[in-house]
Amino acid sequence: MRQDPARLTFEIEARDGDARAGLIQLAHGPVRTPAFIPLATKGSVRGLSSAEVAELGYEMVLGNTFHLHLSPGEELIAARGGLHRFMGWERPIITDSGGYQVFSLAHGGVADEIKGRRGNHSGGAKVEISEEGVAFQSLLDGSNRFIGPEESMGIQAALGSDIALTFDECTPAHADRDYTARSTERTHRWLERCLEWHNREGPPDQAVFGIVQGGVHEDLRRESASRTAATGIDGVAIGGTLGREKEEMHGVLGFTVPLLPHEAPRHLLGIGEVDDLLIGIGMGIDLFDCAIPTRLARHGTALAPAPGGRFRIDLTKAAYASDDSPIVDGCGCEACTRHTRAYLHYLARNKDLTGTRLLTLHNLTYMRELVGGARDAIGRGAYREYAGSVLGGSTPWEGV
RNA sequence: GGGGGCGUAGCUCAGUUGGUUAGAGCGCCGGCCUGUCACGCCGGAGGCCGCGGGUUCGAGUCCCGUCGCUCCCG
Repeated sequence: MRQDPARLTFEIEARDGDARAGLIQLAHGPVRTPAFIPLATKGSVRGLSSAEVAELGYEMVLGNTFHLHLSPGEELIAARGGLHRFMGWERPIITDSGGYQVFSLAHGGVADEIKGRRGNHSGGAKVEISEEGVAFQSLLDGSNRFIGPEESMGIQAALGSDIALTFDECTPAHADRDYTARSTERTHRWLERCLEWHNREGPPDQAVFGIVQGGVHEDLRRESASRTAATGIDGVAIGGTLGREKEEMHGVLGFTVPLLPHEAPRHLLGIGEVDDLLIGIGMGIDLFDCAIPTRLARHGTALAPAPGGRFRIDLTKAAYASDDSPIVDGCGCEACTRHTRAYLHYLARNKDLTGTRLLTLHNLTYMRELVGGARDAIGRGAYREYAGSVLGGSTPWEGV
């Protein structure tokens, strides 16, 4: 594993147990870790302006190759100076490769599929996965499309992201060991093709993260981790199914994270509930992205300590109709400093866009504080105490 | 005073030639959301079909009466 300073440097500034606090330098600036990365799938963090996301203190957002390719198209964005300029965001951007999204076409609800649950969407769109890549039908206009490793890297190059993710197949929970093994093998061949393309035609200042697959199988994860690391890639991400239940996910992470290179940034794809974040950080994950904080906000749910340890309160519940307290006492966000749960309940019930915005601001503020607190605690050598205090005394990443 | 229309779920309304436990949308209550097909998804409760009589094996549907609302003409 060697990093090219032109595209990425990563310095681990502090360690506390397996947890680390570090600094990633990218083409568009620094990202302090551990970090939560808000999703700007289609080129915006839904509900907020790029300036607002920066004001919240976020240093990187995640854009999506698949969505931006279908609309408005990478050529249009490239012609306007790339994704940063297009969306008015000067800081680093990581782009997901689109593998996960293409995969989701076949199954409808990816989250359900990945956990082995039945999706509640129509699903069943025409998707054919082959050695070359994935042929599918666009949701937007029904046109026939194809994305393979080279196409994905080409799109990400045109978008000009600071970090590109390699094209992978996200293995679902229901897949058996044999399928997962063959899929993971193919993902590795795709990884090689991604790197070949990128070395030849990619932007010199764009870093590339490989994705470790292998499902819930320790030997497959081990093989995948070592093959990914052997490419000398800039960073590694953990993808694929992590099991059906949280406990299983923690177990999979427990044996997967130690397999990852120690000197490179580690990204846990798609995970971002409050407890999962603290557990992941405790295990040594540096980067997280997740739809949950922003999506829950749009669905009327605020992140906050709550009974049951779920860290969310559904403000649409009647119980909050006359609740004059803030979402979180002491939270510095606009929703908490200026408004009551009663008002936010009313806005959420009415699907008012102002309510969506306020809850998005709150949830992203909550995540920033959570992760910022973790980073500070690691620096003090007090991560265990910090996570324990948030999680109500437990430190579930220990001993898994 | 005469004529017409309407009274079905909290609200706005569907209910075919009378035929099984009367439906929808919204609202209400509850569950869900982890590389965003997601300002979304799933589920539940809730109705002497204005009231009273008929006809019929069977009436929200047909007949009579009655009450209420509404429109038109005087």
